[in-house]
Amino acid sequence: MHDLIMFLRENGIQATPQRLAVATVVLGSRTHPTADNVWQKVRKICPTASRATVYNTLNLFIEKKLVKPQFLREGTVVFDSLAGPHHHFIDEATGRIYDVPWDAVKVRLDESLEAFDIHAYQVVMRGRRRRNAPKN
Amino acid sequence: MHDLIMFLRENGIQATPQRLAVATVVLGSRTHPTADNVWQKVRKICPTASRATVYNTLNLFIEKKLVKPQFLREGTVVFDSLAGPHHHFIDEATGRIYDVPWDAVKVRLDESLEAFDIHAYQVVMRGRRRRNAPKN
DNA sequence: GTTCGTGCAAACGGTTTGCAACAAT
DNA sequence: ATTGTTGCAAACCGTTTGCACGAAC
Repeated sequence: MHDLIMFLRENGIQATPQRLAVATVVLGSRTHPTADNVWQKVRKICPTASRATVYNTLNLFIEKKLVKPQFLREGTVVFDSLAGPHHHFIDEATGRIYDVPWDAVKVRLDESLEAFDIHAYQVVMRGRRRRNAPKN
Repeated sequence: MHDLIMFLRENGIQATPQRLAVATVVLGSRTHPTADNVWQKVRKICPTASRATVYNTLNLFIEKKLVKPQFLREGTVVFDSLAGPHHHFIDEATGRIYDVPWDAVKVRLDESLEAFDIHAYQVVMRGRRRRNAPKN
């Protein structure tokens, strides 16, 4: 898409087929893919893309704040397609990670926390998703 | 200590010099050491302890619920000496992780979360610790 | 023609595993 | 004798890096 090229350019990123593929996969995804997940999908769109380029591109996107890395799992980083702050729920049975809307959790920080200058926070929940649960 | 041996035995763990060293280091620590941090300290107490044994022992302790692994950082797990639930604050400048008492943060979960059967949650905060901050 | 992006393979760092020696029961 | 524990080295897996080629300005 031409507007995707524009979008990248606006963020100081020169568009290339590989980067467009990574952007398509990672920006248009409600999931929380690992770098390798991204690579698997990217190769289908752009078979020449190497693992190194995918990693480099993801790091570039992090630097340019197009995606946010999350440390929610052992051993690997997952990428957040980033549309405003939100919380996370991790299904302990499947390992799947769900976004939880910001307003679904109310957090009140005690005064005792004045020792910390808190720039950001998130609630990380673990458990099991109920069987007949609605979308997301 | 004899009571430490007892404690391990109560948890179905056969005491050995290596395991006692790991227990001493990891259970009696307010910090959040990585496996390698633990190894460094353990070798001073028990020079024969190998890296593999420290890793194996830590995994054993996780399995027996004596410590809890936390995924708060890229690339490495840190271990929580585990005395009841609490939250975490990560100093973005130093990387240091601080325990935040459970009551210092009040969390109210919305009804919309009924889709999830939440077993546990924690708040992860990031920012900078203030210079003249009190203990912990 | 200099800069930037890429692919490949090698290197890297944290962690696990196979195996042979060794206690402990 | 069987079972469990250890040390070592090698394997492993996710990620980064060095380098030479190629495309873009």
